[in-house]
Amino acid sequence: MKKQPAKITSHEVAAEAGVSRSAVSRTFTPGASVAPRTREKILAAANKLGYRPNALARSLIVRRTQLIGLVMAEWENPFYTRMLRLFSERLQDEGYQLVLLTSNTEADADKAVRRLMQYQVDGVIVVSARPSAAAAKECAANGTPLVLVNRQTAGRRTSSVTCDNRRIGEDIVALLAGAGYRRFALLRGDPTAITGADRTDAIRAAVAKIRGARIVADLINTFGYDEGRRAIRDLWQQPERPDAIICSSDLTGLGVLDGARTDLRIDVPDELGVVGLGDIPQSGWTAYQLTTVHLPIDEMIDLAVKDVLARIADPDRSPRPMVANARIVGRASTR
Amino acid sequence: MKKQPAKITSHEVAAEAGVSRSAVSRTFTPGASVAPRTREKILAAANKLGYRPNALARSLIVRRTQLIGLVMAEWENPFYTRMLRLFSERLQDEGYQLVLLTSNTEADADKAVRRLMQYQVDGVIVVSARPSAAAAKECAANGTPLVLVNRQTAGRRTSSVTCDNRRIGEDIVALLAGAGYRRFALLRGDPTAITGADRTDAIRAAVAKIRGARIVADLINTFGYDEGRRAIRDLWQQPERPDAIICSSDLTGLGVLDGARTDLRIDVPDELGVVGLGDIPQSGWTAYQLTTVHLPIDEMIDLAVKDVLARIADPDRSPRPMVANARIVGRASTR
DNA sequence: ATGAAAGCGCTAACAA
DNA sequence: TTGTTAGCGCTTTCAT
Repeated sequence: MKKQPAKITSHEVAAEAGVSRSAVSRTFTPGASVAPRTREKILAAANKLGYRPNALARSLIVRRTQLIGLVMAEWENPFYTRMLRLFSERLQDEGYQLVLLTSNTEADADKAVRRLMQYQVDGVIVVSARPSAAAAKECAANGTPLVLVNRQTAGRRTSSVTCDNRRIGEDIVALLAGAGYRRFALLRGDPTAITGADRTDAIRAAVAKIRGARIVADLINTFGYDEGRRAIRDLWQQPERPDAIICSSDLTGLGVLDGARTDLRIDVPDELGVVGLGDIPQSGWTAYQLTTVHLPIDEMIDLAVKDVLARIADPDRSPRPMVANARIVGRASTR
Repeated sequence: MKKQPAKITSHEVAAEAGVSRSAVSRTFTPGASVAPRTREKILAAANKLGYRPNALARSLIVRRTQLIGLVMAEWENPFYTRMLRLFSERLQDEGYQLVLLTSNTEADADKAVRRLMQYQVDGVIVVSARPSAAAAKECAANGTPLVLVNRQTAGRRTSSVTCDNRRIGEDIVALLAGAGYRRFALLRGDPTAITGADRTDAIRAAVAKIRGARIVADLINTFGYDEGRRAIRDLWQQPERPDAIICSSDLTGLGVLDGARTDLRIDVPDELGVVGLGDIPQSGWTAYQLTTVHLPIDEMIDLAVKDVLARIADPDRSPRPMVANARIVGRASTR
C-alpha cells in the first residue's frame, strides 16, 4: 500500500504508451497534430494511469492561467452575492475559474489585488470595492486587465461598470413627486462612493426644481436591514417628518418598511412612501412589496465579462468606463 | 512606450542587486538564511522593479499551491452563500485562496472536482452537492483531501460535515406536538439527499409515536420561496388540511407564510404552524418571525476547515464524518 | 552566506 | 507526424 501516491505526469504516460512527452502534450492540446493511432494509444495509457495534465505547469509556458480573480465586498447585500453567482457561472462557461478573495475593508482591496497578481490571474474583477490607484497601476504594469463593478477610480487605466446613477436619481424623484410626496429623507450608505454621490447629487438637483419639495433628512452610513429599521424610528422623532424615504439599498428599505408598518404603525404608502435600490427578490415578496430600482445586473455582468475577456485577448485594447441602464419598479410601498 | 511590459522575474532582480537568483529566492522565503546586507540590497532592487514572486512557478517546486477548491451549489439559499462567505474569510486568514466553481446539476460536481484537481488545489470543499464515488476516489489517489458539507457519500475516503439530522427531526416534532399540532405536512427538497432523508425518517418515527398525530402530506422537490407559496395553496385544497408545516428550508417557510397569511388569510400560528430550516436572517424579520432550526454554521465551517487543513498537513490522517449540533429557535409562526 | 546546477511538469521551436 | 532540445520562474541540494 503506497503512502504517497506518485502523481502521474506526462512522462509516465509517454513511457506507458511508448511515445515522447511531446506527443502526450499534443494529445491534450486541442488542434495539435497527432496521428489517430498514436492519439488513441496515448489516451488509453492516460486513462489507465489516471493522468490529468497539470494546469499550473502548463500556464507557466502558455502564459495564461484561465484564472480570473474576483474581489468581493458587501456580502450582506444579496444583490452582490447574486452578482458573484452570475460571474462564476458565466466565466465558468467561458472556460475560466474564479479565484475568490474577500475584502471587508477598503484597504484590503489592494492586498487582494496584489495576491491575485501573484497567482498570475488573467484578469481581475472587483465588485463594489475600490482598490488604490497604485494597485490599479500595478495591474496595468503586469498587463492584467482590471474592471471595477459599481465603483470607479480617478485613474484611467481601469475599466468600470456602473449604472446611470444620475438618471436613477432623477427618475426616483419624478416618481415620488408625481405621487404627491414632498418631504424627502435620504438614507445613504458609503458617502465616498462615487456611484452613490452621483445619485444623491441628481436627487438634490431634482428636488430643488419642485415647488414645495425639500430634503428633510440625509443620513449616511446607513447600510443594512437593522440600520434602516432604526433610522425610521429616529426620523419619526424629528420635528419635520418625511413623507418619502429614498434608500440606497433594498435591504435598508425593507428595514424601513418593517420599522414603519410594524413598530410605528405608519400607513404605507399613504402616510409614507419608501423606495429602495437593487430589486432583490425579497423586495417583491408579498410581505414587503417595496418600490425599487431594478439594477440591470445581467447587463452589468455582460459588460464586465466582455471587457475583461476582450482585454485578455487584445492587451492593447484600452480600458473604459461603461454604464448600464436601470429602471424603476413601482410596487405597493409608494402611491 | 512599451507595448508588452516585460514581467519582472527573480532573474531581473538578481541582476539589479548583483546577486544570484537563489539569493533572491531566499529573501522571499521566510526563515531562509540571507545576510542582512544582501537581503536589503535585494529588497531595494525588488521594490524598484516592482517584483512579485510567481506563486504558480513556486508551487511547482514546493508542491503546495495555497489554493483550496470550493464547489458551490444552491446559490438561491442564503444559508449557503453565507457559508461561502465564511469559508472565504476563514481560509483567507489561514493563508489560502479559494478557487470557486459552481455546480448546478449534480453531475457537474464531478467535472468541477476534476477541474480543481488540474489546478493542483491543496484541498477541496464541496458544499451541498455530492460528487460521485469515482471523483472522490480520484481525489484520494492524488492525495487531495475532500470534505463534503451537508452531504454524505457511501465511500469512506471522504470527510463530511453534517448536522445531527435525526435529532433535528425529533426536536421539531416534539415542539409542534407539544403545542398541540397534529396534522403534519412535510415540504422537502431533494429526496435523495441523505441529510434530508435522515431528518424525514426521524420525523416520521416521532409522529408515529404520538396518538392522534399523522402526516397528511409529503411533498418533495419543494425548494424555494415560490414553491413554498404554491405548496400551501395546494395543501389548502386537500380534503384533510394540515395544521403544521415542516419545511426543509427557511426560504420555503417564508413562501408558505406569505401564501398562508396573505393569499389565504390563514391564522398563523393558531390555525397553522410553520417551521423552517436554517435560520437565515430574513426569518427573524418582523414581517415573518418564522420558527426555525438554527444550523450551527460557524461550527460547521470550523470542522470543515480544520479537517482539510489537518489533512493537508498530514496526508496520512484519515477522512471522517463529523456532525455539528443544531438548535430550534421558537418564533411567532408556531404556538 | 552564497552561487552553480538540477529539475518541478509542461509546451514550443526545430529537425528529422 | 514525431522526437529532441530548450526553457517558463521558481526552489533546493550541494559545494564553496
